[in-house]
This record gives sequence, C-alpha cells and structure tokens, in this order.
Amino acid sequence: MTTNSSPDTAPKGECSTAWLGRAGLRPTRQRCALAGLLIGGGNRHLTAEALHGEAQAADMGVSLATVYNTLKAFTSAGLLREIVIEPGRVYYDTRIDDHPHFYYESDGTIADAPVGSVAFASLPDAPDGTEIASVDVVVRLRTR
Amino acid sequence: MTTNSSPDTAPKGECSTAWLGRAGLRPTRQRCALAGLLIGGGNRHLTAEALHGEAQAADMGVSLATVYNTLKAFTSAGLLREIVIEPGRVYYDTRIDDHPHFYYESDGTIADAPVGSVAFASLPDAPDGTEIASVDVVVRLRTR
DNA sequence: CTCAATGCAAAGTATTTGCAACCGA
DNA sequence: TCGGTTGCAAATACTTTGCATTGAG
Repeated sequence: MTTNSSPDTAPKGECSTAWLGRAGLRPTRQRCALAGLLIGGGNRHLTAEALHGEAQAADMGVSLATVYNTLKAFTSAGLLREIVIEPGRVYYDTRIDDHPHFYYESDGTIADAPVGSVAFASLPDAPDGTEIASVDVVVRLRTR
Repeated sequence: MTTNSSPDTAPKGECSTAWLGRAGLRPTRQRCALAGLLIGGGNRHLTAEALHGEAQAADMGVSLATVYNTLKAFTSAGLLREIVIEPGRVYYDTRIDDHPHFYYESDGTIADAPVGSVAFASLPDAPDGTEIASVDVVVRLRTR
C-alpha cells in the first residue's frame, strides 16, 4: 500500500528467518513480526485475537485476517500447535510436543502443566488402520 | 394433586423422567424426546446439529435452538458432558465420568477409548487455590 | 518481473438470545 | 392459573474467503 523505500529502523533480514525457513515459509514482514511475538516471550498460549492485539499495540500493521491465516500457516507447517479447549476459541501453543495443559476455568487462561507431572501408565492401542497422532491432556482447574 | 385419567395421544408418563428428575428438570415433551434419543442408544457422542437431525427424522418437532438450550441445560445439570475437540464444534457425551476419547481425524468422529486403556502414573498437583475439576484426554488418531 | 502473501470486508458456521405463545404441575 | 419452556428469527462470536494490491526473490 504505502511506498516504503526508506531504510527505516526495521532490519528485515533480521527476523526469525530460521524458524520460518525451517518450514519453507517465506519470511515476509508480517510473518517475521508475528514470529517475533510468538517465540520472543517463551512458551505462549494465545488466540488469534490476542496476537492481533499485540501486533496492533506494537504498530505492526497486521490485519486480523492475516493473523488468522498466518497462524494457520504456521500450524500446518508444524511451527505451532492448536489447542482446542473452549468452544468457539482456538489457542495456539508455541510448544509443539505432546504436553499437558492447565486450564483455569475461572478466567479461561491456559498454562503448561509442570514437565513430567503427567505420566501415562498405559496408553490404548490404536484401532486397526490408525495410529496415534497425539495425546492431548487438559487438566481443568476450578477455584477452590 | 391431579390424577391423570385421560389417556390421550400423548403418553407423557413414559419418558426418562427419572433421568430428568435427577437434576430437577421438568420433563417436557421435547426434553423427554431428546433424553430418549440420548440415553436410548448406549454411550453417544454427538453434536447439537446431529441430535437435531435425529429429532427431525423422528418427527419430534424440536427446534434447533431448543436442542442447543436443552443440551446446555442437561450439561449444567450434570446429565451430560461437553467435549471440546474440534474448533467451532461441541460434542456432548452421555457418559459423565472422566474417561479418554479417541478422535478420528479422518472423519471427525469420537469414540470412547477402551476402559482402562489410559492410566496415569502421575498427575500434577493443582496450583494454589485450585483443585482439579477434570482431566480430559483425547487420543487423536490418524489414518495409517 | 512473477507469483505468493496481504488487507479489507463480506461471507460462513456454530451457537446464543429476546420475546410471545405454550404447556406441565 | 403460573412460571418455566419452547420456537422462531435475529443477533453474536469466531473464523474463512474473494479479489485487487503489494512485495520478496
């Protein structure tokens, strides 16, 4: 849209290119910006809306639709993982391995459960013709 | 009290009154009909849309909104349990105890995993001020 | 230069809600 | 009769999509 030919303070070669490149995604400005927000702050669990809010707060000029599309692209590229816990809301997790989550029913937030706090004594056999893709564990917490 | 001495075309005494009464829900015609569909066929995992479809097929004259409201009422009464597995779709389970589910990614169906197939060797401690309400386990199956 | 990526807004899907008519107790 | 329920349709929330413009390689 705008003519941006002035070498601003944005070093565009310096984004999380490696992270993006791992999945063969072209490192555009928006993707770099979102990737920075995602991997910059440790493990995160956020919704598209929340990420869009952060992008807006940081004046990144990323539209909500692009946030949705980008999160989806990251997910199918294996860079993020979807967590479905509440009806009508998808959370994205920057950790992509199988791990359990705490869900605080009081405020709808999500957190990683302590590493190793959940261990399986047994897992079911996958039915014929299938294999286990992942095992999602959600520990729902209620205020006592 | 009134004695029901007019056996008209509405066999209203013959629904799952006990099931409904357990939660203090008034056994209306629609609720009885839906309850019959729900508990009549063993353990079920279905969406509001699916249940509405069955009700329509059986000429029960229950509106979609009522199906939603009824499922919600049943759930908060503890007669059903919500399962959130897919974004934008809520399944209801006629089994209300903590138990693991298989989710077939290929067609989006849900099934109970074999009883006892999942056992925990350890569970996390609930953070301060909270207690564990439930532990949801979803085994996602992919076609091999 | 070329084609994928973006932005906007409109379309879609799943679910909820307001309010008048209805029916079970 | 009385108040909880129902039904319809409009409203809401979240997410996806179409299409012209933009920008990375």
